[in-house]
Amino acid sequence: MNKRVRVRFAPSPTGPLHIGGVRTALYNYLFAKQNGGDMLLRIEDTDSARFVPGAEDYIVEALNWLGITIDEGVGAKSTGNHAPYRQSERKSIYRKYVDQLLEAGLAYIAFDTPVELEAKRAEIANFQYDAKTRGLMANSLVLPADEVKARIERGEQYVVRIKIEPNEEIKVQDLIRGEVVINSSVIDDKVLFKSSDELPTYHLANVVDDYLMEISHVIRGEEWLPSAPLHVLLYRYLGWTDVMPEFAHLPLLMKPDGNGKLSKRDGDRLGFPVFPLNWKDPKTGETFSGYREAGYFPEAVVNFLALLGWNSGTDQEIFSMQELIDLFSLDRVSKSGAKFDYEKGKWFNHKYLQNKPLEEIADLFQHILVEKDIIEDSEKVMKVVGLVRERANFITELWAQSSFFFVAPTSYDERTVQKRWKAETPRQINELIAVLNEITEFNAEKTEEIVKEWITASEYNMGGVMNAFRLSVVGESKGPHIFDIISLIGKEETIARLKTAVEVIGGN
RNA sequence: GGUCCAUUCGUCUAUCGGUUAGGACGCCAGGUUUUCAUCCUGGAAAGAGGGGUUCGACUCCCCUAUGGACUACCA
Repeated sequence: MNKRVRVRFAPSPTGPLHIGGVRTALYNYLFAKQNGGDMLLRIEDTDSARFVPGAEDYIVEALNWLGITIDEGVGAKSTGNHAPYRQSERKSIYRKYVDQLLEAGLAYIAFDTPVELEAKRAEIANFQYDAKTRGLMANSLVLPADEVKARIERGEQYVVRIKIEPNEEIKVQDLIRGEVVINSSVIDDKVLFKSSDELPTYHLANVVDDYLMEISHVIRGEEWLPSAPLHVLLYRYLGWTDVMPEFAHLPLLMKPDGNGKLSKRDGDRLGFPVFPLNWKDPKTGETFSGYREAGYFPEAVVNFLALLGWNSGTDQEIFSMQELIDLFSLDRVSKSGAKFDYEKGKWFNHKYLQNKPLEEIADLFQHILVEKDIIEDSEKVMKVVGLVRERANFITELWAQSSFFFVAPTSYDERTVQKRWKAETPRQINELIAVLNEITEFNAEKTEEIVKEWITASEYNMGGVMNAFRLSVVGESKGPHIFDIISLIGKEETIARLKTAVEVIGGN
């Protein structure tokens, strides 16, 4: 009786994949992998008017980057035996089911134009195309059969609407919310098919494809909950109730400020990405930032997103994809919408930055250095990264934390100069130069020992000398242990920087 | 307006009738670091309101309030 678990992520290519959509894809993936099932990617492009070039590639690339692998469908390695997986390419499939519904009297043809419908809505408050109003409209239920035929032959555009019987309590079993009951009277006679482009609408295409593709679980956003009863009805009308998939409606991702669901423009408005990858709108030229380009690790994004609406029931916060697959369960998905907490997202990335192997971080950082025309051997880069990574959240912040390892300061932070550069400082720095010059074994331990001995012996103020030393080498009051820095940049460079500081800042 | 869904610290959440209501992010304080961060320790911080049910409710039920989704020839 247990059928194979098959889930699908079914976005429409109307733009870049939103972070909420990414989470839906992730949950589908986790559920599929946990149950040894299949993850399909189907493109729902039944609205020819809203197609955006590049959106499909974007979706595939984003899922790829995140490590959400597709077993079947668009973007999968092998084609799969339910092809095609783009609804626009499945055009010929749907007509048959439309006719089946029409013949059974469960759907009907309607000629009302958008203009006429709009007029009706203006005329009747809360107008809904349903059992109460369809007798007033231009459809095959009221028009004589020969006129319907004539109109179609004349080439008049029409749509096919589902015929919903009023006053029935329709039950939807939801894996997250339990039983949801909706009275059929509040559902309107939804359009299932339009003659203008010979394409079904979402509702029909979705049900037909899920049936044909043997989908076992429909895991989608909560925005679909109100139309779930319609889908249940469609399964019944088509005679597929016994193989109807189970439903799970996920809570939505909300704006961090104010109210409403997270949307396209919130990200750049509030200073964080809401898309996985950068996106440039081909029509408007508008650009939106993505997590990848913002310097995030895909693992951190996955971890962060997984916990926005789901938890393991333990105190664990850091999960690998494999752990998520093992632990995920739909009944631990929360029911209410989650506000998007960008600060926590940064923290996740910080964690991954600390825990990843040094070689990997150094390798990534090398790319940034190369862009700045800095060529360094990987051994030094690795040492630098080891010293500064803990103060960064992103690879991209590593440069700001470590530039002084590669280039001498070109200016000195004014406030630090005021605070740390005293009248006696130039003399002390000159002495320091001489002390350092004598050291043959120029490593962190040795230099620290000798320098501190000299400061103590000279009865200088330890803090005074040390801070001026740092200012001269780094340019400001920041960075790792000063002796670690000088051992890496070397004796000559250290002395050169000290000399420059004395010259430039001078007597202040 | 109608329908549906939801409601624990500022945020993400644990708790599946009996807990000093726990953890994490963020925030604040102290400590470490003769810098800045990191890090460590500590702290402040929550059951929307009202009725029930029960020996006992954050937990179950009802009402109210609030938030959200949907209400297209879009998905």
